[in-house]
Amino acid sequence: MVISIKDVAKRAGVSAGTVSNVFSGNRAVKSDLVERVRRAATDLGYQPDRAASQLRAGKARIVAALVPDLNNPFFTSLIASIEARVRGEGYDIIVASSHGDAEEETRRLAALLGWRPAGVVIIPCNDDFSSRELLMGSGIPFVVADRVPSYFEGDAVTVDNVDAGRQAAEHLVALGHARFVVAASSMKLQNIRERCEGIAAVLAKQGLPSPTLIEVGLDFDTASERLGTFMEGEQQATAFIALTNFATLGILASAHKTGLSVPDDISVMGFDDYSWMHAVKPPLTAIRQPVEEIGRTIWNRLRGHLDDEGEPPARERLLCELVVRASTGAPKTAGVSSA
Amino acid sequence: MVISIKDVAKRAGVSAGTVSNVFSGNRAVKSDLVERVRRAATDLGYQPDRAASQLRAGKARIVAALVPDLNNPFFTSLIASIEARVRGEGYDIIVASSHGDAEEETRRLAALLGWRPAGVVIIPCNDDFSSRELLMGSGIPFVVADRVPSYFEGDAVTVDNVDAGRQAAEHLVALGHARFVVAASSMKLQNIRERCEGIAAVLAKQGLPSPTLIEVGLDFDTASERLGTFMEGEQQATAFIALTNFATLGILASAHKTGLSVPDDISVMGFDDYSWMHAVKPPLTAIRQPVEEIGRTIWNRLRGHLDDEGEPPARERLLCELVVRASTGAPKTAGVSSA
DNA sequence: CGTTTTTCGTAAATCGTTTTACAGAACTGG
DNA sequence: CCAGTTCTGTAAAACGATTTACGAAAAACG
Repeated sequence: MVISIKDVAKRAGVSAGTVSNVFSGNRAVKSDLVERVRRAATDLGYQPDRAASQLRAGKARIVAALVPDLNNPFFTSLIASIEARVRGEGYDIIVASSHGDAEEETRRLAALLGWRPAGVVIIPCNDDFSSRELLMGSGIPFVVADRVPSYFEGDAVTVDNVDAGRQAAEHLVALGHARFVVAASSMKLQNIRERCEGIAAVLAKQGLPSPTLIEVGLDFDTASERLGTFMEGEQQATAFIALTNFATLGILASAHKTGLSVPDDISVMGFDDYSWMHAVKPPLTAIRQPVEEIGRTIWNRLRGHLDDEGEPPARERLLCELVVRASTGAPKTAGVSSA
Repeated sequence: MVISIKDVAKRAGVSAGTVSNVFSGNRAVKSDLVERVRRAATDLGYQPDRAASQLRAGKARIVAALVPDLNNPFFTSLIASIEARVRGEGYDIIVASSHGDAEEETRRLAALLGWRPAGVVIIPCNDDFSSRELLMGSGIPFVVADRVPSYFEGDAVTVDNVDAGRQAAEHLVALGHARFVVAASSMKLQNIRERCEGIAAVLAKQGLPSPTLIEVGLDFDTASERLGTFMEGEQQATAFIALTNFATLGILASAHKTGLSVPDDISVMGFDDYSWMHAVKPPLTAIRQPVEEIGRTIWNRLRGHLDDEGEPPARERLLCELVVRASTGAPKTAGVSSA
């Protein structure tokens, strides 16, 4: 049923090796033979078997991506961005989700490594990054993205999280806010801690009280629940900063539930930038991660290791962009004099 | 560097075939040998090479997914749902995007078929489904999802789009709306036409004028632009129905831009159900597609063909669910007497 | 023109598994 | 205890591509 290289060779009246050379371009083949082979291949609908190809050649045109959650649009947009890069070069992407579980992460990674991919892109589910050893032991080039533990020394690309936090805080401070709430997913994550750090630095410098920190977890439901109970008690804060996209939703949902109006009662700063953010009312001010660029950078890093050019590992930090829309404004009740 | 089955065999003092049998469970192996092999394998960190395995065995534990856009959360949530199903059975998922282009769809499909996957899940980028021939010729089981051309007779799973349209229209008619606008991505898509059909049927039955149809394209920017220019002219319509998630955003964005308030001036019915829809104000009434169930059904369909049980092809149609929130209400200016 | 070099095709080896063919050991039942 | 059957191990073939070794033809050179 399925056509092999030998069928093509027979029909074109050449050897299998020649057919291989025509397709791989590995060695020159006279033009009339190329013609014959090409024709035979399209006639038969030949498509090289990639498993066989990779087994013999030892190199796979496949990159594995392992993320904590395929329902999180940030992760999938990253995958989309990587896919857009690699497709032109004949690579395919194999994806897996660790579902936020460290052991599953290791299991899935082991399975992915069975494909002997050319490279691996991984977003660990926590800072332990317990699958690290397995990954390093495999000798396969890999890039850690988004959640990079501080001790990690290999290739990694993230945004400049401290700066992201700083930009968010500075914008709100400039508007006159003094009482901050930070909605973080989990303080166990290095990127989240860095974003907090950036915010704290700005507030400290201005002599403002340090922000109230709320850990909202990694999905929408727990986020909006925890923020909801918080908001019902608290009256002072006027500036809310989300540190992940789910935190953004949580803040919004509980603000509405509590009857607080945005931006009149409170200002909210979202994280990541999605279409819905400028479709809703008020359109959301947010810190935008340069997803396209992150994907491009990951691929560049990976490719540097593919053609066994021994490129040294590097830590790339890309800048976020503050996009100001209407969910942030000057605090109305600035006169509670909280200092 | 990388450990092969022979290394394990040597260390365990057995033959390669025995190691294979231990891992595949294909033939019984005495327990003491199993023990020795297992130990040797973990000592060496052995992971079977899946390319070699699949080459010899002829069957791949891999399923290929080809979608029009990896940035569309509906498509990625479908992939997430499928991933959740197959991971337990040792399958991996390889993804690709056709970027909405029919020729690219065929090209990407050809590349994916090179992996000789156990099955293919495809969401065609249009009703021509020009990659169909290639797919059928390959002899690999496949399931078409979401966008299924009317003439297609193979395995397919979608929602009941006519019913979805009906549910949306009935809800709004019950609230008292008479003038409808439907924001459709493209009338070239069968699923969109069916949703329209469902809406039209309800309106016709009630003796209401047929809805104004606006094709908004497949991304957010063109959607909000076309709807914006429309809304500035039109005053009569009070009920807006979106037929895709981007259309939902387009309606919302242009309503805000035009200064129309939801649900006081107009009611809006969204499509698909995402977290942001209940985080925003007003929370959106929407037609929810059962993504989890769609994924499960796709996998069931596919699996029916894997173990060469010659299951006959089937067309599955799952029901959508109307989730009523606050973006729909009775029309204020019901007295324009439009009949 | 003779010699050396280059070009380009073929046959066969090879990658790491699974599977087949075979054989000795261990059961079975009478 | 013996013939027949079942277990369970090994050696070698096989999957479909790439790559190597080799040789014939062509090209280059003095």
